[in-house]
Amino acid sequence: MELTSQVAVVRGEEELFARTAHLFAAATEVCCAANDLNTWVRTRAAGSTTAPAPLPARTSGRRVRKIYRPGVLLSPASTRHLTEVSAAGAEVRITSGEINETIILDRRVVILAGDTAAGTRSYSVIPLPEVVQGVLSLFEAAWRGATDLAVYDAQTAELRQLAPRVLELLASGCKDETAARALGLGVRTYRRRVAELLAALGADSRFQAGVRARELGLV
Amino acid sequence: MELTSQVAVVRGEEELFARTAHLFAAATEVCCAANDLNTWVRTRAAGSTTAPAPLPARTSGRRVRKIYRPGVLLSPASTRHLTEVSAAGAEVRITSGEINETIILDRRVVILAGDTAAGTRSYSVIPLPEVVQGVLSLFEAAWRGATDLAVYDAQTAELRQLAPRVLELLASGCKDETAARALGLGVRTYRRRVAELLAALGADSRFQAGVRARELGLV
DNA sequence: CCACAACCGGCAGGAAGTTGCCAAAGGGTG
DNA sequence: CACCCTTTGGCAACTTCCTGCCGGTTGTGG
Repeated sequence: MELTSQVAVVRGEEELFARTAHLFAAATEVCCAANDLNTWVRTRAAGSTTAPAPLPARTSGRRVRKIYRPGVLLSPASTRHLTEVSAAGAEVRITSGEINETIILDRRVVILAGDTAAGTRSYSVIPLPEVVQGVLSLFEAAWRGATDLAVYDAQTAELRQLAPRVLELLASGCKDETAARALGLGVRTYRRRVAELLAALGADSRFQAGVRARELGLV
Repeated sequence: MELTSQVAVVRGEEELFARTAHLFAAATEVCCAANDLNTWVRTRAAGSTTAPAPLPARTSGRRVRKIYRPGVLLSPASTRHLTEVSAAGAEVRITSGEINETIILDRRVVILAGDTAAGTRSYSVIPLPEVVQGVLSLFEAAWRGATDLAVYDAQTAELRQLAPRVLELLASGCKDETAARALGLGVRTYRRRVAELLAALGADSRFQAGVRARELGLV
């Protein structure tokens, strides 16, 4: 794919990476927005399964900004991963607002994550300056309104500790009163924890929360 | 693994299949119970990606009985697959009761599906006659109380048609009244459909239904 | 020792969801 | 055309959940 005004639509992260690896390799400024760690797996894993590849550390003169939803902090594993990514030099923030999952390379190319069909996700690679500018504005706005990873993490630590048991009880289908007793909490407190989980998952209903929790691998 | 009184615990369907392929190849009677089509993928796919391998068709003197939960019939793809499996000679029934996911080979070996940890599921391979007998009794009881695939499918056809839209609306987090209007239904009728979906998914709460729907790939 | 902050849990009002009941409508059959 | 069956949808009673309020408890700092 040559870098022209054409828009390319590819299916699957393998193909996406095949087409854009050179852009990642050359990029000096990367912005990334994702709902969870499953998005952009290949682009993140390329080059190394443990380092935040393909993006080298900050000392190579590259600026990397990543923004996520609070749900990623409900899992100890993904929290640990993000902490490592941050320690490696990337700037990571958490936003409670909506995110359009996207990557912006050098303020010149935008990659938008689309729908999943038949288990394969589609991506649009767009070098159009107008589109890039618009998406970049949205990213910058989200970035400004987001909270640094470490700060948000401190606030979520206790919820994260309790989250597995609450989610397990929710997934068991039992009523709040039963679940509260199982945890040794009052119903009001249990419902407070549930409300916090729903907020972290960005869910407006319990059904939606169940879907999100499963997607994030929390249940 | 030799066929002795020892119990083997393996992790991952690849390893399970590696250890039991010879048993499957030689088996003349197979009983299989699963919550969805993701369980026993490898054992089902071995030999062919399209035929109900590794189990040859009925004409080879082998009897195959499979029992599933109603949730599998909410997806056109898995319904089509099960119809093909049934047409190929396997007996398929649907039960609204609980299932312990298991395979029984020649009434001599039981394979129990265990928990999933770190994305990998554990399986127990048990040749103990007492255990086999007990699990077989449970299977036979579930089999007797189950409904033939074709009969259950006929009852589920309309719900399956509507299911994607209802599940999409549930996953969007909107209220029942909003969702009902979006579908051109009365709230009572929409709630009737939702109740039927929860029953098909075997869920006692909407959160549980959300998790199950995501697991089944319905949202 | 006291003031203050944070959290818990009981209570309660309101919202949302669950399910039964029943009248109305539509379709099929004789 | 009459009858029967099925489904819909409105209504309502009830359950479950959501969230605010408030008193009590605990911990901390001055």
